[in-house]
Amino acid sequence: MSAIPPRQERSQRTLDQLLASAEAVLARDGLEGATVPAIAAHAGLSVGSVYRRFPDKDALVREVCERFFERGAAANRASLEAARYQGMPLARLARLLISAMIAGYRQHRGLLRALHLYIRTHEDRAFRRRADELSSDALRRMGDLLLLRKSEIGHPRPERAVRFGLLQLSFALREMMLSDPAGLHPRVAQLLPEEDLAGELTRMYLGFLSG
Amino acid sequence: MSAIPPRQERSQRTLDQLLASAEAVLARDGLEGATVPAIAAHAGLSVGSVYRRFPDKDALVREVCERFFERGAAANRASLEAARYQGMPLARLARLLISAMIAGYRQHRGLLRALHLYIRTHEDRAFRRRADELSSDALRRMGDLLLLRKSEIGHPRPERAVRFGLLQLSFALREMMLSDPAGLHPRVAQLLPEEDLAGELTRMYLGFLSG
DNA sequence: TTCAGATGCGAATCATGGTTCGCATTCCGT
DNA sequence: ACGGAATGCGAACCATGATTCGCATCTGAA
Repeated sequence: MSAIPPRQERSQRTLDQLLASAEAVLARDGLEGATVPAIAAHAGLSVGSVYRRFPDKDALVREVCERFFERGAAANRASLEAARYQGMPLARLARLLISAMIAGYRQHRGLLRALHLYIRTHEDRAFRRRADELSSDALRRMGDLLLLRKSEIGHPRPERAVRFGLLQLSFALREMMLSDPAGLHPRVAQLLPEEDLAGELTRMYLGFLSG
Repeated sequence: MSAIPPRQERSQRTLDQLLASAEAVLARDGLEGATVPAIAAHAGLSVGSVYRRFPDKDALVREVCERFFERGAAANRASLEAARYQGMPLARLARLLISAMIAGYRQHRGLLRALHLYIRTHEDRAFRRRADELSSDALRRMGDLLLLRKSEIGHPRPERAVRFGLLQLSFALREMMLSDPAGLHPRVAQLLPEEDLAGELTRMYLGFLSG
């Protein structure tokens, strides 16, 4: 928590509003549109008030990252513990997980796009590392789940295959879903309809796992 | 060609020097390090001389893109026409092409990183489209080559599989090779040694093609 | 050789957006 | 209801980096 802790109740509201606005503006206008005045205005505040709470803009955006990925990780944890995933065959499980990944990207396109760009171009190595850590928690859990079906995996190195496959899948998906500000990358769109995406990616992933 | 055409011979040299320096500085210091003064200094020129040749910085960087991708496309064309690719079985061909892709990324890491960032964050849609066009020429040719072995492809829609597979491969590779300023993405590096990369990706691609 | 146009120079200017700071207002314990 | 701390305000300030422009020098055709 890099924000200066509020002492009065009203300022807690201010803080929440600020973070919510930062998120909203980042999602709506992208990284370059999210200036401090824009965020302050969206929150109904003045620039000065932003700096009353945060030492600088970087601290604010970091906090947005932190919260966003924390929320995502929590949602992911909760979802993966749902009973429906237990005892499901590998193929069905993989399909579900991949669909969920796509749905997540679609749901948070704007913000993900802005934050990924922010992280990637941030000069502080430690921050980049940490952000990567946070966002990869979900992949780790998915991998754990898939590895419970190790017997169905033909690849000579099942653990490596499961994790590397998920990683490369998520990388490709990131480019497909986030690189174009308008939506699905046009070159993907012209190759297949968006609803076929999960199917093809699952096919690829399973093909890889089966050896 | 967006540069103001030179009338005297010496200024052709200046132009070449400028483009070479822009490329060098972009590759060495990244997009944010490639300021106009930095580029001018590297070329042994003053800022004013840059603006004598280019209306603005954007025109200069676009020209660098144009040349770089044109060069890449030419190299790719030449390489794919080499006799060694003719009549090779699908698996071997795929492996060679993927290794070549990786080699290309490795060889031009710095510049590719800077240019991709520039393109992705450029507000001009048409320019993004064009850059994508240029850089995808190589993939199209690889796809054509692979499709000569259509009989070896089990996937129910061979053409779609070949092209979509290459596309998603190149997207993933872009993230793996370019997202970290230091080198191979750390999460990939901790999963497998770099020399195994081509093998695993080939395995995945072939698994996908075979259905 | 001459000179008009081309080239090169770099200090000054401009634009953008982050950050500061003195003042006004609000809160809350006494 | 008082008074000091906390909060909020926003015009002014500052840093960065792109761009301009008047001047000096060079080139090459006549």
